[in-house]
Order: sequence, then C-alpha cells, then structure tokens
Amino acid sequence: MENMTMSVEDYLETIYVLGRDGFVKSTDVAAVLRVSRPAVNKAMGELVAKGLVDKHSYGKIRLTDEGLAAAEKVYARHTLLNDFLISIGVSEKTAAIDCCKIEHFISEETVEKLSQFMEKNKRG
Amino acid sequence: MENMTMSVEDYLETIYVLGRDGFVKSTDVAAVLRVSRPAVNKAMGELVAKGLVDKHSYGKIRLTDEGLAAAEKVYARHTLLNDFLISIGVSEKTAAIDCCKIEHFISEETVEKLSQFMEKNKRG
DNA sequence: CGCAAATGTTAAATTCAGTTAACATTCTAC
DNA sequence: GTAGAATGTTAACTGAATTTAACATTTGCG
Repeated sequence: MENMTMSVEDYLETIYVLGRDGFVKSTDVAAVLRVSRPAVNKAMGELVAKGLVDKHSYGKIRLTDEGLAAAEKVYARHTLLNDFLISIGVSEKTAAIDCCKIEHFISEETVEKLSQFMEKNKRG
Repeated sequence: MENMTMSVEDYLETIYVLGRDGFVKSTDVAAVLRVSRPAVNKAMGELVAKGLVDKHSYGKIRLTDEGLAAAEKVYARHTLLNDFLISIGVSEKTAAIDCCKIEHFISEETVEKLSQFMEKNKRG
C-alpha cells in the first residue's frame, strides 16, 4: 500500500483496534488519537477515497478488506516493536509511547530481522 | 532541549556531520537533506533564533556550544540505532534509511535500555 | 581587476494535518 | 413523539516545512 503517511497509519490502526467488535464512531477515534472530530472526519474522507474505509454520511466507520489488511500490517509492526522494547527492559508506558511513533518508520526488512531476532531469543 | 522537531534534529545532525572539520555551507546541507537552499536558509534562521547555530548574513554555518551538544545527542542516537540494526542483520543500506527516521522518535529511556542491551551483547 | 558561476536570500505559493466555530443529523430518555 | 445531548459535517483558518522564481552577494579564475 502506497501513500501510507504516519497519519493514515494511525487512523487505520485506531479503527482496527476500536473495531474489534463492530463498527467505530468518529468520536472514539478522535479520543484515542487526541485530535478533533473534524480532523477524523476529514481523514475518513481520504481513507474512503483510498478504498481503505467504508462509510456513508453520518454513518459508522468500517475498514474495507484492503483497509483491514493494511491495518493488520501496521498493528503487527506495533506489537513486534512493543514486545521488543519490553524485552530490553523499557517500561510499558514508554514502550507504548515510543512504538506508536517508531512503527511508522521501520522498513519491511527491519521488521523481518527484528521478528527473527525475537523468535530466536524466545527459546534458549 | 525542547522544540526539537524531526526537521530541527535533521538539520543539526547534518551540520554536525558536515562540520567535522570547519564551517558548513547551506548548499551542502541542502544536498545531504535533499531539500532546497531556501529551505535550509529558513531553517538556519530558526536555529540561530534558538541559539543552536551561529551564522551571519551570507556567512558560513556553525553550531554553537548548545547546538553541538544537541547534535551530539541526536548523532549518538543515530549511531546506537544503526549499530543495533546492523547487529540483528539489517543491511547497511536499510539501516541507514531506517535509523535516519527512527532516531527522531525514541525516548531517553529507550535509548538507555537499547544502549545497555548493546553493551551486554558485545561481550559474551 | 572583472565577470561568470556558485552560493545565499527573499517572497509568494503549496501541501499536510491539524484547529475552532457554526451548523446538521441522529440518538436517547422521558 | 419530541427535546436536548451526542455525534457528524462543513468552512475558514493556522502553522510547519517545503517549493519555485527572482534577486543579491560572494568567490575564484583568466
């Protein structure tokens, strides 16, 4: 998926996490990301245009299949990074803060190597 | 140092690296960061205002003591991250790309823990 | 020295992602 | 069913960091 800015990834991830059971409200996304409702509304317009989100006027938010796949990818990076930070002794609080930002900037290759590293250090 | 945006950190780091021996030209900073000369010029104005850079009109760029300290901190994060990525098997090219971005977002705590981790895994 | 090339500066426009204020719609409790 | 609260939308604005085009200054070579 191209055009994945930090902001787009944040929205996708938030919708994904909030939407585990059902639809998602703009207000909740705004609360999680600490932005205004109009900011969410505008972003949703762009995500709909990109085909990542389904939403009608005044309707609830839902990820499309493509949006879900993209969100899962972002979320997997998040989880991997979080686990790594915790494993080297970073506090849960700091890990949460840091990986929310870092996750947007690590390449496929680094994800893969970090994943292998975590796998290797799990056993043994 | 507060107000350290990603952009400010990039400029400081670039001036630091280019300035190892002497003064720095806007053109070179622009080339390294792949931005226009006016962008550098404007950014220098802000860095001078923040007391991080010394520069007169049409003059060369130099870090102040405070700017140098800030740049060294940024650069140390860069090096630490780069070393870590290389150590888990990421290619030099990808490591360079990734750590240029990630370095702006990792907290003091994570820097410390990652540093300890690297230290521990050096020996043994 | 003097002129051309390199470098630095300024101004105006653009883009991105947000904001506030005002208004529209929907939901919910009585 | 309706009123008021919650939620969604729109428009106009902001600020950061960029761009391009035009102009100013400095440098260095013949």
